[in-house]
Amino acid sequence: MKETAQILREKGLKVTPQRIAVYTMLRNSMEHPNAEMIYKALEPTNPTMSLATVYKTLDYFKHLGLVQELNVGEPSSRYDAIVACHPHTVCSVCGKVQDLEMDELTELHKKLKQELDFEVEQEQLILYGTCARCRKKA
Amino acid sequence: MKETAQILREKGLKVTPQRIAVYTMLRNSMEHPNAEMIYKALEPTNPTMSLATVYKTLDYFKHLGLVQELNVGEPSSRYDAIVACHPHTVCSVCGKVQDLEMDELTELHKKLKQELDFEVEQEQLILYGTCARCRKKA
DNA sequence: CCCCTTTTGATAATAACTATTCTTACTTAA
DNA sequence: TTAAGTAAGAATAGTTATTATCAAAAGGGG
Repeated sequence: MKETAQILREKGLKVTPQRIAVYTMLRNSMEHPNAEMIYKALEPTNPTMSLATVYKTLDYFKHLGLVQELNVGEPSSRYDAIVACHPHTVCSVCGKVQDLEMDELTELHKKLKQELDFEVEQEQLILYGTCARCRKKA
Repeated sequence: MKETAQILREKGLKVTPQRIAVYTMLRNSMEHPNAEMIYKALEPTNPTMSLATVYKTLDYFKHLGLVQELNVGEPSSRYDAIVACHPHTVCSVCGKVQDLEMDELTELHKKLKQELDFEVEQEQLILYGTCARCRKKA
């Protein structure tokens, strides 16, 4: 995996320990954390970092296309370091947000973009339901 | 169109002027309003209605499947009286939220649901971009 | 038409995020 | 190498959307 500092530099961002910490954490995480979760996760290693910095950092990253923001119906936004368009599932039992591989869908979307009188820049497909694990438990 | 009061009764809700007002407004609106917009729209005809009532009413409606809540990346939720699953477009210039007719997509989704190890209850597809009107202006 | 339960309106409280302000840290230029 | 200027961070105050609380009013079955 490409070095985090290198990526930040290429985006024209000043490289700071806080930014490295947030971006590295997001790249290594599968849980699509929100700002609070990122803050808590980094607290042990970066005890002086402020929650406001997490918010500002995520906002920079979002505008530079380093992360995407997800609205999954919770009060707080979640973040994903995989910026390519891909669908997500949200389990209404355990709350887990997961990535979904779905090339078919991506292909269809591309075709539809051309047919629509609407120029698509970004899209979000979210499936709400019950994940395999929670279904087995029930 | 079926009478609003009748629909509320069938859902087991007490029929109140406030609920009739909110649901009728939503059924006649194409703009996918948020709570504040509904409140403002109803102010002239229902001057004593409280914003809290709008929020509570929308919450009831949502749980009973009378409306669906949309998260389009704005701080406040929007609401749609068309509860059947359908995609939405969000124009990043004028902010307009519109319904999208897209049977192809709905069909594909049905097929995909069966292949997934995830039981889909609800889904949201949101396309962000620039609408036809705003594109012409530019 | 009355009583019981729900709903409403007013407003306080909360949660998530944003703005502000002061301090610290790079970075360039003499 | 250092002084100056700009950018970033920490702490915290402020804002906004939403939820909770509670007394008063209103629906609706009997």
